[in-house]
Amino acid sequence: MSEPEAPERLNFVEKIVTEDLSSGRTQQVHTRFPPEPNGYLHIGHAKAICINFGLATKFGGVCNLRFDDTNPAKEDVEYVEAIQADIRWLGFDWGERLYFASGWFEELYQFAEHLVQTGHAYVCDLSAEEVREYRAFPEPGRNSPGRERTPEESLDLLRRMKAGEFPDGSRTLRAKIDMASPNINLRDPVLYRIARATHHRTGDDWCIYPMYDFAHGQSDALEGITHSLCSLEFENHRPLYNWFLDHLPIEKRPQQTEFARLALTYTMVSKRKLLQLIEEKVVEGWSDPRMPTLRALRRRGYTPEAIRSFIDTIGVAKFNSTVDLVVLENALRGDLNRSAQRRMGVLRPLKVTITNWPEGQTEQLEAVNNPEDESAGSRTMPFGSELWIEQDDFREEPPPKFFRLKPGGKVRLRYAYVITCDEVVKDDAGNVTELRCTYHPETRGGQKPAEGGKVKGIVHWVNAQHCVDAEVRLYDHLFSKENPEDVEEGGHWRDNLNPDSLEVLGGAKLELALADAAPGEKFQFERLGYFCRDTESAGLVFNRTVTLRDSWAKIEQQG
RNA sequence: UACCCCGUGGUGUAAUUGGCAACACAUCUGGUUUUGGUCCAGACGUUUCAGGUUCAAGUCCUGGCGGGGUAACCA
Repeated sequence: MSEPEAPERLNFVEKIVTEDLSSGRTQQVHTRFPPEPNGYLHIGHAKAICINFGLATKFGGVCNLRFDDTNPAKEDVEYVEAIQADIRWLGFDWGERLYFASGWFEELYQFAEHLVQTGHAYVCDLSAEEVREYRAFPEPGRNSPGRERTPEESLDLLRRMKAGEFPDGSRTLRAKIDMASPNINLRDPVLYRIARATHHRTGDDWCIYPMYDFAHGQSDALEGITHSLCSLEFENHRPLYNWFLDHLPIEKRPQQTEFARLALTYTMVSKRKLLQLIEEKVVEGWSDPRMPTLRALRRRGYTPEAIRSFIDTIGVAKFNSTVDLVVLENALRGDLNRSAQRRMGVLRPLKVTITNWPEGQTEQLEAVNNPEDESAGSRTMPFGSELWIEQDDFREEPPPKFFRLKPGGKVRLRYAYVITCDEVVKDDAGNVTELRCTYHPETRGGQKPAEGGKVKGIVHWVNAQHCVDAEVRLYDHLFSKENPEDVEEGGHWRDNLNPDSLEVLGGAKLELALADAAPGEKFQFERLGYFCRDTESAGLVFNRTVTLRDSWAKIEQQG
């Protein structure tokens, strides 16, 4: 009776979870998204967010938001706030489960004492450089003199470190593991360093701070995380992650699994480099619509739905792949096509005069708001004798297959009449300044012209007497190379910047309905693309989110 | 250099765990259409290499080649 259902295609993380659930190893899935509050979230983080929250949802579990704030020198509350706003915008909710690694500082410190007391950690007096030398990688390393200290001596020193008796950088607490391990993370890793920095949450309560490795797995354990997902570069940390779990009195044992982070063509997410772009005024700031940050994508007009469906499409694996940016754009078009109302806007206006239109008359013509959504209804557009059409929609010398307007030719004005171009008016420089046309009254409502012949071209327009001026910002890739980091010898990634990533059009003519668009409101400008009203500008400014697919551009390019 | 991870169409992921290599995007062709949009139909094309085990290998074994990660008192 019912169709056999296609087997669900699980990614490798989902398979692990499925197994853990069916074996009883896991009762309820519990994940976490663990950003360091030292910058804004970008599209790469969106993958981690969707995977962690999505996995929990899919298997009936929960997901924590945990700030990995163990390095106060780099962190700030500003990012704590911004990150939460971005995650909410993406559509995820951590409920009451907001955590901070700094919230576990006391527990972590007790873990440290435990390690010292059980002979698994010691206070080391070596400088940072000396630690590196003693590790002697890849040769077997040498033991630090501190390694020989008794637990009592190390404990005393640790407590005095905590009490602030020693200067910054003078001592560290290290795990006693194996200085000859082929995995450098196991060569007596540093657990605590002395650093007098004011923490954005704990203030000056602490002058010693735990390292990532000593904080992360234990925070996972304390929060009851079952599946700790992170990116590939932490693979080598997993043995250490597990070593701590083995040597500490923890009840629930989390499991670390690594997956490949997202890489996108034409996109660079390096914080340091993006900051350079801002400082050099290549872009406006972290929310410049060309940036890969979530706030920039939001301002650009991206929807959370599109980003989520994109992440869903690209899958999860351990292979370091690069996803084509068009996949993201396509997800966006798919969402916006369903949800965005249609409007007409002329970006580069060319005047059209309808010479046989009754003087001073205006006619209201019905235009559908969204052909994909009947409930969106319709609106009317005023037609008259003075119109604007797109400069691109007229060619004095049309290339092959061009079926828009040409001298003596016909074109349909969308939702209005077919017109014939009778006369081309030019200025002294030879630029086309106006087209004088006649309209065909019988073609209203999609009828063919009385004189026969099919009119293939349809162009958008606005009434010059009833329109509003606006600024429209056309965005393109920030970089012209698929891989922005791909530079010739002696070159710089800056050379890969796309000089045309932003084009500002000051004199766009938009239909009146667009005059009171809300900031952030999204529309499809028919035949052009998706646009949204800018949220950070005073006047009437629209950002182009993404173009429509343009098969004509391809035809024309191929000549 | 040492250790770890990974190689499936142009791109990204699948393959009931050893049994006809599939899905999406891209590309090309055609159809529908008052958006050169959407939608629909079709075409294209693949297991990194060499051995081995097996009736049967993308899947298991050995070796090569290629790519990535790590080598912080950052995360």
